[in-house]
Amino acid sequence: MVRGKIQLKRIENPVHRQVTFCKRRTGLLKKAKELSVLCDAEIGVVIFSPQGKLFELATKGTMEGVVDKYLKCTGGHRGSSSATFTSQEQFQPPNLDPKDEVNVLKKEVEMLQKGISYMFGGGDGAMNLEELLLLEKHLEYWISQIRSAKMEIMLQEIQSLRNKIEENNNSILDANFATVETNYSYIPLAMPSEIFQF
Amino acid sequence: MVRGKIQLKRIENPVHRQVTFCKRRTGLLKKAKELSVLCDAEIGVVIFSPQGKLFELATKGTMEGVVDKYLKCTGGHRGSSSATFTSQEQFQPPNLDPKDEVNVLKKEVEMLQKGISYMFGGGDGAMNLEELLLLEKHLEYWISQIRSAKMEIMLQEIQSLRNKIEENNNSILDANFATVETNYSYIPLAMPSEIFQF
DNA sequence: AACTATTTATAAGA
DNA sequence: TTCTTATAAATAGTT
Repeated sequence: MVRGKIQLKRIENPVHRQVTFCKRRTGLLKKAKELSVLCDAEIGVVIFSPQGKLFELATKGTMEGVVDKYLKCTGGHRGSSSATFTSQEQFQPPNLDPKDEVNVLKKEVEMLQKGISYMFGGGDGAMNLEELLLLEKHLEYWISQIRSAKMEIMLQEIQSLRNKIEENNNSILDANFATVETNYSYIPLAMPSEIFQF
Repeated sequence: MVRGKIQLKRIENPVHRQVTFCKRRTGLLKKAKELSVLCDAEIGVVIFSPQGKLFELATKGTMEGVVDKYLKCTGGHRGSSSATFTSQEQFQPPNLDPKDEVNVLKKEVEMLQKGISYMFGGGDGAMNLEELLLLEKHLEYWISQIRSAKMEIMLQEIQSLRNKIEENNNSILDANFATVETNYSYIPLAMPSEIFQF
């Protein structure tokens, strides 16, 4: 249990420190991800353990993208981080002719697509049968992941709708509480879950 | 007060989103600072608001230092690419207003970036339903392209094998011309095209 | 921005 | 390591 407020200083006991590092690292990355999703922000987090082990999270695109964007934003030079996937809308010269912007973005899409094929399939130029099969396998796996994610989102949405209905029913109940003698909470609660059962 | 669990998805109300961004951003940076002090870790956090405004924290030294260390740790990497299967604008309605096209492409870029981090980062960059559907469509298109390419290669291979067999038969025929009465070339040639039909 | 009812994170113990 | 649980800390909705 949390016995007392934490002292904000280095934990001396190495075991405690390691355990805390693990727990809080998880917590931090979770918070970062939540912030990114809730508020549509792009976030990069880099954590080096005292032993120099790297933990990282980039909530949109890649860490290379975040680094590039950061350097551009702060005017840091020495060229880009030479990442494969760099993008960025916010830092293109403003007031670009839409026509040009379309071309820039098309290039960007093409680069991302090439990057994906390259990373999955490997080498340059035409792919052989073996590479194609591997790439196909990867993509099929990817699709399956996406379908799971879709399902997850839809289930969440359904759950949230269910909750809303439940709340509505409860507030109706509350409103009539004084005049009603029996506790009917079962009745409205049962309906939605049956309606949405599948 | 916190009335109900949060739904982990983009807050649609811009005012709520902005307020939450501010609160949680503060919270995230605080957590990062605490983790760094308690566990003696070096941490860099970079946050871009949806408007592209930068917020950052480097808990030891500078962000520059964190970036250098990060690049050293991951080793710069990934030369640029050129692969066979890069698709293109198959998913845009033709003759779109450039303005709209920009938006479509921006969505596409974001989708691909998220998709990549999703695939390689193990599902960290959360995607919304729309993005998932778009990515799924892309992947399905890519897979169909790959299957065409596979088919092409296999048909070529089959043709080349057929030719070889034919040559063999011809040479056998030549060699035995005097002693053989029937020509069997049909039998071996017929089978593969049936087996590989699909 | 301040207030709180709740949820969420987590320190210590098992 | 993982689970449990008491408590601290964060924060969503309200004012």
